Amino acid sequence: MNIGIASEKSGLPSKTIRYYEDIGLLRPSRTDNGYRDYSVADIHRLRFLQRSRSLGFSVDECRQLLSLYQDKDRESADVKSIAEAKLVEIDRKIAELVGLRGLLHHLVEHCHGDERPDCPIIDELAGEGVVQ
Amino acid sequence: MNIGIASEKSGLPSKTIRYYEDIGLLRPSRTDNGYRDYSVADIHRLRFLQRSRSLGFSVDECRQLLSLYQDKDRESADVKSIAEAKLVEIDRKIAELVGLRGLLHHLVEHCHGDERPDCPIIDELAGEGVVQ
DNA sequence: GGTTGACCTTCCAGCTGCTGGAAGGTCTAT
DNA sequence: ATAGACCTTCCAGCAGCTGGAAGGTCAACC
Repeated sequence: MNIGIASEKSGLPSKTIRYYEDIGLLRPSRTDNGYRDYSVADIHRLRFLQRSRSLGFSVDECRQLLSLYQDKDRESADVKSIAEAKLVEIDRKIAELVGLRGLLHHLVEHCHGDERPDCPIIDELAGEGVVQ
Repeated sequence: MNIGIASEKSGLPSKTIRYYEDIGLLRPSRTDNGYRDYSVADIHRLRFLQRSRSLGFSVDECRQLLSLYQDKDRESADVKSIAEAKLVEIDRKIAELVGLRGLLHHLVEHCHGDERPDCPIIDELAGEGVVQ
């Protein structure tokens, strides 16, 4: 599969896919003419990268996540602990998005026209903790 | 409130806070000695920025979100449509995170040791669409 | 079989969003 | 008044792309 098709299927620009290869996230084979040749498994990896990057994980975190995704030694304690840390982080992100969603929804639906800093409902929604 | 305190309360490095001022996201007042002086409302904006950035929104998207957050003309149709687009995007992000969470959880709990591309459960979890 | 146009290649430059460090001023405390 | 922890600006560099140039490949049509 050429890079253009891989781009379509993964949702990543060709440029980005080549960049991910440069930094060692992915190693597609090459055809005789020198073109990159992506397997279905490569596409899965690319989609995986596309998703995790768009969710605010750094490239290095994505590298970890990807290694979890394809690691055959997933039994080992350290790999498991990385995965668990990532799960906690993902839960935190989900909670923050839900909060942000509520805030935005509330703003659009109920709080038109008033001053922001004086609205206690907004203040509550705005933070996950208390601002002293 | 000095920038160090603002940093603590917002979870953003001082450097980043200054950078956000440089690019016009925030305009704290100054005390007589030239120090930046952050109000409680400023802290709310910073926390808001911290959250939305960490959730994968670009600085420009954060600028939009922030303007929704503090815009007094939130009644206007175009502002509302931006907000609705953001809500859709947030929902998509939440769904993706939930999917990613399920995938990771599944990997850790059930799929130790086998080859990834051949596991149909993983394949299903890995994508939001079908890879042809 | 040559030519067009859409692909692919590498390489290099530039942009975004920070981040670190230097050089120097301010504040608080002993 | 001097130490140490703040703060300031400015400038350089890194991460993660992104665009463009210069050129090779391929499939299709005349």
